[in-house]
Amino acid sequence: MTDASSPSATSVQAPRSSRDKLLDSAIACFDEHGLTGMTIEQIRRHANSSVGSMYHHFGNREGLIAALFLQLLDDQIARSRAEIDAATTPRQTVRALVHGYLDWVTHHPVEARFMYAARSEVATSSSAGSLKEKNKQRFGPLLAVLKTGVESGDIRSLPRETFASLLVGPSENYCRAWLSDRVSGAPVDHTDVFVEAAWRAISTSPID
Amino acid sequence: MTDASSPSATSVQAPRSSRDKLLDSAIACFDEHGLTGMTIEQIRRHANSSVGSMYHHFGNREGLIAALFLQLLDDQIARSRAEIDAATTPRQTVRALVHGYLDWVTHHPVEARFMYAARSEVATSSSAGSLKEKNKQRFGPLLAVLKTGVESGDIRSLPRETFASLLVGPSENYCRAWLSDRVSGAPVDHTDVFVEAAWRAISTSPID
DNA sequence: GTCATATTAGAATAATATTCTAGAATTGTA
DNA sequence: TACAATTCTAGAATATTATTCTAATATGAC
Repeated sequence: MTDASSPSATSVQAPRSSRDKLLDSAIACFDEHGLTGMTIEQIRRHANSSVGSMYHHFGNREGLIAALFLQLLDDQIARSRAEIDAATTPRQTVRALVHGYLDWVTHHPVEARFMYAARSEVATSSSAGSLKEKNKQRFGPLLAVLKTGVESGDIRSLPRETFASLLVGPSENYCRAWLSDRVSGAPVDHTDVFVEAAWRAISTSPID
Repeated sequence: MTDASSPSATSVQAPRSSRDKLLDSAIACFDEHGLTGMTIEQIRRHANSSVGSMYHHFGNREGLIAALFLQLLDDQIARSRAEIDAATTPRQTVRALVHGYLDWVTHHPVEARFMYAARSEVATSSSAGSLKEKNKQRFGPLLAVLKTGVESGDIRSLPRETFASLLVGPSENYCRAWLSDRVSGAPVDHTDVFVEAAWRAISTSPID
């Protein structure tokens, strides 16, 4: 497991908080039993904690799942941020976005599986607002870059609300398939294919 | 509600079986309470049935969810089949596939939301095999058409396992966003955008 | 009609989530 | 340091929900 499986980036020696131990345990129990199969009791025992502590930190089961989901989403965004910020051209930005996504899922398969399984639940929970915010945070700067591209004639003028789907849709679909064993090649190994597809979808001159 | 929300295509007057009433009730309860929130007791009451009947037909909660999922998947496949079979060129086939998907989700939003919510659970259940089979059934003929396209030079030679993602990934991503109220335009209204993107992704001459 | 099988019913049980009260640890403040 | 306020932990008690079980009822084959 990479270090990203510990929810918060603590130093090597720092004892993780009880809250973080519970989140770590939730991922472990999810991996073993699935989202529906994992129980409060399993998580509590794995973390050497108590149900009281659990409910103190997260309110209820849904709150635990939402907290874990949002923390992983933060990690996912943070890890591709440097790459995206370093990009100067629209094409580089697209590559950074797609590669960042494929790379994160490839190296955090359990976390990614959890996120796909929990997303629709989080989207209808009381944390739905935070989710929307983070999505804006993720795609906001990108949409700005694309807007200038549209003005300069490099990027096609398309319905704004379809851009994100055109860019990451194929990657997301492939990652889900990979995590369900429907395909075997690691997502990141198809970076060129998915970057090219994203570029073709939005570029005015798809074959440079 | 369209007629497709009744799981089996019975005639107008035919009294639905107890099994079908339970499946209908499950969709209704899902719509009201979400996948995690819907309970056996709610479904049973809505269907005027009993828990015994429930467990007789489906074994357990997971079995009910899987049965409903697979039945909806059948409906989804069946409804785009005519359009796909009628297509003669690769481009027409791609359009039929993408349009069929967008159209079904647009007109069966509750069913589609259920499928997205339940998919990862079904994929790890004992019905995972049936799911894989139906997916092959769906994309098998299509991959054959594409193969001839590759041989004739019209379709790019790409890793086989990425084709499905390139074709339906953006559509699926957009449909999820629509069902979560992150975008407002009905999926089917963006048919041209997503067909064009799919074609650009796989065609050797994307701008005809 | 009668047997075998499929289906339904609902009470009883088991598994699980959640609440609640008390106590321990921690933090802020004088 | 002392002390109060607050946060955190513990785990028994409770509530909710899924599942099992036994018996009764319908359905279909012969």
